[in-house]
Amino acid sequence: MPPATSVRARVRAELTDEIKVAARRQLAVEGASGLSLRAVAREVGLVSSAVYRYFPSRDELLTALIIDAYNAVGEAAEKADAACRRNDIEKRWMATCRAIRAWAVSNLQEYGLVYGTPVPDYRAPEETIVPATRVTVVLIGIIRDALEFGVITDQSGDQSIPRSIRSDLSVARTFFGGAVSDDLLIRALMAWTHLFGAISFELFGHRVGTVSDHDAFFDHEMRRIAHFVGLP
Amino acid sequence: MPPATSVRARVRAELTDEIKVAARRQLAVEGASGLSLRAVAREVGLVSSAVYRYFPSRDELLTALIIDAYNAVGEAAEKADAACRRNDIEKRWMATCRAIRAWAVSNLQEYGLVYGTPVPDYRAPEETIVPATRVTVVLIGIIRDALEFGVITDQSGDQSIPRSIRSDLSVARTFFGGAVSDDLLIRALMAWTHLFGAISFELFGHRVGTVSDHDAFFDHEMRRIAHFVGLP
DNA sequence: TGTACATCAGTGAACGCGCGTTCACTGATGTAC
DNA sequence: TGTACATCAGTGAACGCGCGTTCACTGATGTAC
Repeated sequence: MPPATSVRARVRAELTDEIKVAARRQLAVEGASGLSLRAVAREVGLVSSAVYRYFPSRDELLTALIIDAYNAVGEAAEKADAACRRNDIEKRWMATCRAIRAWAVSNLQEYGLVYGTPVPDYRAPEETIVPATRVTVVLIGIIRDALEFGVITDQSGDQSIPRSIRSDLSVARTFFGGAVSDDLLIRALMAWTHLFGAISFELFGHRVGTVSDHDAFFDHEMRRIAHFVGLP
Repeated sequence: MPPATSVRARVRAELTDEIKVAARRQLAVEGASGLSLRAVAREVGLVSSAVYRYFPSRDELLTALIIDAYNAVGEAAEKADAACRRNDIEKRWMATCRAIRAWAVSNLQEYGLVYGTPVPDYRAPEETIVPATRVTVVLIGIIRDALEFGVITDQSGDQSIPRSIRSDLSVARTFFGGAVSDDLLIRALMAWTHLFGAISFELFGHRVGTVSDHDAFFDHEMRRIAHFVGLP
């Protein structure tokens, strides 16, 4: 009886990984549109056609990289959050934001792949949806816990919110998994927006000449965004 | 005596424009990295080498497109702002934000070119800096006027702001052209960040499944950001 | 106003390159009896 | 445990394509006298 994972299967998994590692390295140098199956094959030491045993097309390889990127940033967020005491909401928020940015800074092209300009003529398949939400789940979890621990109160909002927006919020509410006002949901979505807006602005060069201590500025603004949401 | 703009010069200017128009059209279809001199030449009805009489390289053409894009979005912002009564700060803010988003929505790839993932191996030359600031100048102008008209007061801030950030703010303060607290400057930078963060999130597909009435949501959030800054 | 020369736009061929994907093949690994 | 067959990984050649850029050229437009 052959082992549950046969030699062939193990080697295959390893090579699949090697290909992805090479592809990521190439991505970092050339960007998403410069990613070439042939170049990847060369780096791994295969003939170009051999790569097709592992990925049926260039787009499938891109998809794999996108899923990996979402999972990587999601895992970074989850780990940073999990390393904090659960009732230390402030620390959890800052640690998570910082972890996400740190991942983005050290994986610039991968960040650009998922949060930058979409690759033209490439449609992200459904498999990317779940990994894409991991980060959001962490952020929302912190806000939910803040509510649960009574660290913030959810006064149901002096803000007048248009009907069409209110009906949009049902999906976001599902993520919350608890009673929450439209007002707080919107603030949460805005915080999420701002987090990635700030990272993109920095990494895509729009703060050159305006901000030099990016660490400090990011920290400061994420603290303010926390306050904006109602967090301590 | 030949006319100030000779026939040759006029034709040259026209063809230069035609080339840019074709390049923009191609950009919209293929994205920045798919932009090809040969394809542009084909569309204009020139042989590929002829384009070199107008742009010395593909990168120079890209630079021209980038400058045009910054100018287009800057002009859209300026016009929207200028169409409002100067003391109607709230309206000016919303009109400017909407105009920027509207331009982005209808010029997606051009937006991506300047606010998305940087094109790999392409370094934006200095000529792009001035056009890039036009939008910022408009936004800051509104806040400055709000201060001047006494619509907002600039209480110098309960927030504790780290030293390294304070020293960063001198450039932003220059844009302001008047006395302004560090606190208000930071809020302004954050509003600017949020504006483009929101547009990018929408256009790059990160609000799919969360927001469906993008117009309404954008309006609402930009109103809240205005309040965050202290605007009415 | 007319001629001689200089400038410039556009041509067409060529260089050298890389790409994604297909296909018939060899040889090694796994499977069933 | 050994043999016969099926599966699979990797090869190498080929197809058909497009790209940026250079270069010697023709013919038209502009300039100076």
